[in-house]
Amino acid sequence: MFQPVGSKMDFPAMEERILASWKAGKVFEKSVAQRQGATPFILYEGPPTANGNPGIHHVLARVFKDIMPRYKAMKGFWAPRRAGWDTHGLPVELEVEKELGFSSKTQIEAYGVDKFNARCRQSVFKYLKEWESLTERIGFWVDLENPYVTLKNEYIETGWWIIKSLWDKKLLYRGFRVTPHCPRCGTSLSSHEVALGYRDDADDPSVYIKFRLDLSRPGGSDQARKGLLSDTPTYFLVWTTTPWTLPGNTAVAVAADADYAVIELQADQGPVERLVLAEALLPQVVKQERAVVARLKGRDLLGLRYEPLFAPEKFNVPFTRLSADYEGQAYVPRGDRFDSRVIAGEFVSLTDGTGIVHIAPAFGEADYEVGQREGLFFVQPVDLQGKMTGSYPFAGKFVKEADKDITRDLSGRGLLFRSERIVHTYPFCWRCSSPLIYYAKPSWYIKTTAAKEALLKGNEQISWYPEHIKEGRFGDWLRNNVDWALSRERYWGTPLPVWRCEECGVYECIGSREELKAKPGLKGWREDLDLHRPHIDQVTYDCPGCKGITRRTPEVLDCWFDSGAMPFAQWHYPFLKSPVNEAYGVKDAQGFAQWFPADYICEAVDQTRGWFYTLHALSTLVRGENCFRNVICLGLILDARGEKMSKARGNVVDPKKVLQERGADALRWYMLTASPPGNVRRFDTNQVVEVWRQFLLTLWNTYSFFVTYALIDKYNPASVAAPAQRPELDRWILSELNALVQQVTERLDNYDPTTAGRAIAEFVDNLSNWYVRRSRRRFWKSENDADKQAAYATLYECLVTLSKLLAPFTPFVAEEIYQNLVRSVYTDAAESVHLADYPVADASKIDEVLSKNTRAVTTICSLGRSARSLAGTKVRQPLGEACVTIISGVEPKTLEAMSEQIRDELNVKRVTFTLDKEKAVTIQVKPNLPLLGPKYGNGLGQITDAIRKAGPAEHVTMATLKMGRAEIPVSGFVLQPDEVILDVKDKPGYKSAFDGNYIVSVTTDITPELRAEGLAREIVHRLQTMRRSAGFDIADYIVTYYEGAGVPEQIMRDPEQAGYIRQETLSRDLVQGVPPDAYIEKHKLDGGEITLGVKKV
RNA sequence: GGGCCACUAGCUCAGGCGGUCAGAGCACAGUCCUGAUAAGACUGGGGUCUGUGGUUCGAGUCCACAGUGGCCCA
Repeated sequence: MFQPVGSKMDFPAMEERILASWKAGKVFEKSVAQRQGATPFILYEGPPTANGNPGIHHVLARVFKDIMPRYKAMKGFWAPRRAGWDTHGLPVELEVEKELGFSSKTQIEAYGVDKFNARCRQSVFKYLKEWESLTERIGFWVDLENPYVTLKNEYIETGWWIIKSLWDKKLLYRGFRVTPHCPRCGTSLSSHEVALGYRDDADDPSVYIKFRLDLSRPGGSDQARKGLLSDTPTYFLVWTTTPWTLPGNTAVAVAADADYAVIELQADQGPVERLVLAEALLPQVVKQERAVVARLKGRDLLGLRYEPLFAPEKFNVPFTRLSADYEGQAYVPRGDRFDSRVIAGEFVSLTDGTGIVHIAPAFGEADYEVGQREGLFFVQPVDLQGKMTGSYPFAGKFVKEADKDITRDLSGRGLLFRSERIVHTYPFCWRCSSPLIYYAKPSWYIKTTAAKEALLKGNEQISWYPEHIKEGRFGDWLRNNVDWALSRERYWGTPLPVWRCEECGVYECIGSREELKAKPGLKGWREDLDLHRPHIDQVTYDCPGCKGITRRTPEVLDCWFDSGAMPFAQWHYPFLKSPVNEAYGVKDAQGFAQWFPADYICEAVDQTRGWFYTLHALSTLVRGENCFRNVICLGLILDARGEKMSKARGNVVDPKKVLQERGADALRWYMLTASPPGNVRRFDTNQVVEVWRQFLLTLWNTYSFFVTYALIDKYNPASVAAPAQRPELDRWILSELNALVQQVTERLDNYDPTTAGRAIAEFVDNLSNWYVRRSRRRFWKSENDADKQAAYATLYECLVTLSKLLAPFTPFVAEEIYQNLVRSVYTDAAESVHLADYPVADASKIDEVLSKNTRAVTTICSLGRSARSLAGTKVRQPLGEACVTIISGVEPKTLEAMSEQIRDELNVKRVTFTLDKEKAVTIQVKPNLPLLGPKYGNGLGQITDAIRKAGPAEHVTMATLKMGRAEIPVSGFVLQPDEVILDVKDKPGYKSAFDGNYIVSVTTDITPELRAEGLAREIVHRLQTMRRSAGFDIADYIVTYYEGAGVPEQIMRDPEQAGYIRQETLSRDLVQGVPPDAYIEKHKLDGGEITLGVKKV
């Protein structure tokens, strides 16, 4: 039989018990194994980095990850899931650097890459225990015993295989990339780090520079050449805030469609000169008197030459030429003279600057791109420490120092138009506060742009939740795809498997350990070699061509490559020789195919350009197909005040604390149902408490109610046949239950746990606050009749079905209820609710009319209570009649069958239904003068007269129209519903409340019989409270004693009322005279006083 | 600077295709009810549905622009 269940439950403690039972019974393993051979449902777990404590946002993701496979497993799918850990990357290195107090790469090199990487490896698993225990505690079922780990040799080898296959397809190349670079730390910064260091109060130069036009060389349209022809020196006017980049200038850009003015002026007592700039910017740039001598379109200027400010050959700085050809990279032009010219740029702004933009491909991403497209020269006058090179007068100076010298130098040569300062936003290194410089460096790329169409086409097949991500953020990202800069000049990561001959410079890509091993003249190799730096760097071999020594290029891979490679690398594909492959039976292509693609992945929205992208890109490039079908894309979590959670703000919520205090189910339910998953959400522990009280407690109390009475009546669902006939109330809740099953299934199939959960919450509310509330008597009455059996069977079915429906949402409480309600009576039932099948709706039990009528009944009861409250009678005092006036909505006849429920709920003797709106109330409408006045002015009198003179029937008609939000014709005018006010007046002896569909009126006359009954109920109430105070059990039989005078005492003797009192309070007898050993209380009642005593029999 | 998302009561959220949609829960106040309930019922205060224009007979709902916040990218 059932175990007794208290109304109070320590949820966290209960959950710990359940966790232990799952572990002991290997329930997760069984839930997967029992569906072996069924259609797979695959979740890919996006690997978190375990080098920090898991936060509340990780709980969000893990709960959403968990619910779908749990659901699918109960639906009969084979749903294995494997954990994974992301272990490489700059964040890990930074953490270790911080530990060691390092701030630059030279310090790492001096410390030893070997030791450094060993610490990285250690650091990554520092918090692994925390992660595992949190994962288990929240009930996220995933195989933590056999996770994939990105630092394993097998994982790295698959990475190599992928790189090699890209290399073979000519999708890997070495090119330049402009990156934010910290000159002091000597390293690139990731965009994330850059974002940390923006300052909006950076004080920088703002200078206008003149580039002298050189018409001796070709370029420009005929019209331009004609318009610019002059003996007066002519300059392109250019604006910059980084004078130090000017030695790197190799072009200026104009907007092709913009208008440019050629002006003549005399600046600061200098010679007369001509300047070219965008006409739109003329007023804000040139304040002094000037004359416009010509107007030209930007496109006319294209190709014009100008004199370089700092010709590189003059200052011993090499120059190369860029090329759009990826393979070619920059090359040293043979015998080419350095040259710079006017080009077109779509990025040219006409709101600030001069409309002519300084282009230095060495220092700007847009500059570099346009440089490639246009085949511009490339000059790098700055080294990686941020110092000017060459033989400039300012050589050897740090760039920001050089600014002044450069400005002075140009000013001396008459090439400075104006010099100011500007306060603007500029990035600084978040670690050392040095100004960052954007700097072109060699880097390895994956040519994702070559697969752009395929990526977009693949995206069409992916279902995104929320949907807007598909064409919005993700689609845009794909449409604006740029090649993936893959390499990092760092230490702790998957090493790039490219070797290069020191002699002839030939690159070779290695796709596996076997391939490397087979190389001629191999040195530094060991069978058990750790593939990380610096060990792999020791492996060299002889160049097949020139016999030179071939060494690995020093870069490691972007750690996003690791995670994106996960569909393949988790199985050591295509080698499939990792130890876990055996355990999982992934031994061949067929085994692998079971796990590819994923049906479902789920991460926060910041992964659109992260994991979602790298997964999609690698899968498309390697296999030409998608590797995931459905994505739930979660919003970010903010704190209760809407601020970002950060350690610095001290507003980080520790999930462990919430779990300890409120339990996993409460947290899960909150995460799943509180707000749409794609939205930004504010996290507040109070909301978790609210959810727990409102949902979990209600559910628990309903369950506890059932068990309490089932034990009293020894109800055993296994030993009695289900009742053939069930009362309307039962048919109603079963109808709701089946509709719920239908809805939940549909919504979960649609990856929408949130509205599915909300539907369950609504059902539980109905179950507790209508079904159980209305059925209480059926459970505690003493006859064990068919009606009681039906009530037990119905509530049992609801609770059992709920436990299964809830299993994926709140797996703990679902299990607890299931174990007690099902396992304790059906020995052959599934061992766990999570091994059971998900409920299937029985559509034949869904009765929409009944559902609608019950809603009507609840509304009527609500109005009735309101009416009672207006009448000022306590609910315990029975009243004669509730008169329900039906204005619209339902047929009175269909409701009559349910009047019993209303009668009981409102504590009235009689319920009558009527379409006669005038039975209990008089309805009148009144003109809404403040609205009608301004609108009708003089016509108002006519309207008010007409309304006043209207007969009762017409008032009812008008009132009906108003309630139906319809227009009301009044003597030629058409009034809006708001323009009349409803005036419902009670007829004598009635109190009423109404809404648009019903008026509920109760009679207020209390006859002596009613009064006696009311008093009897009052006495019952006092006795019940006394029973509780005396500590009696619900089922204890008692004897009730009384002493006193007046009406209360008469009630005790009234045979009818006494019978009622005995029955309600489980009193064998009502005895006059109170013995001292009874539990005794004195009560004031109806002006008299009565002493009551209770005693257990 | 660009893109995406959000903005409805003090808080968290509902409000398919524009027309009974201005709502729920919590919180607050009062009243009531209670032998399942840490609950529940009724009533009340509290909202120019971020703002401004537009489309429409009619706009939280559609469009444009602006504001604020968040994220992503420069």
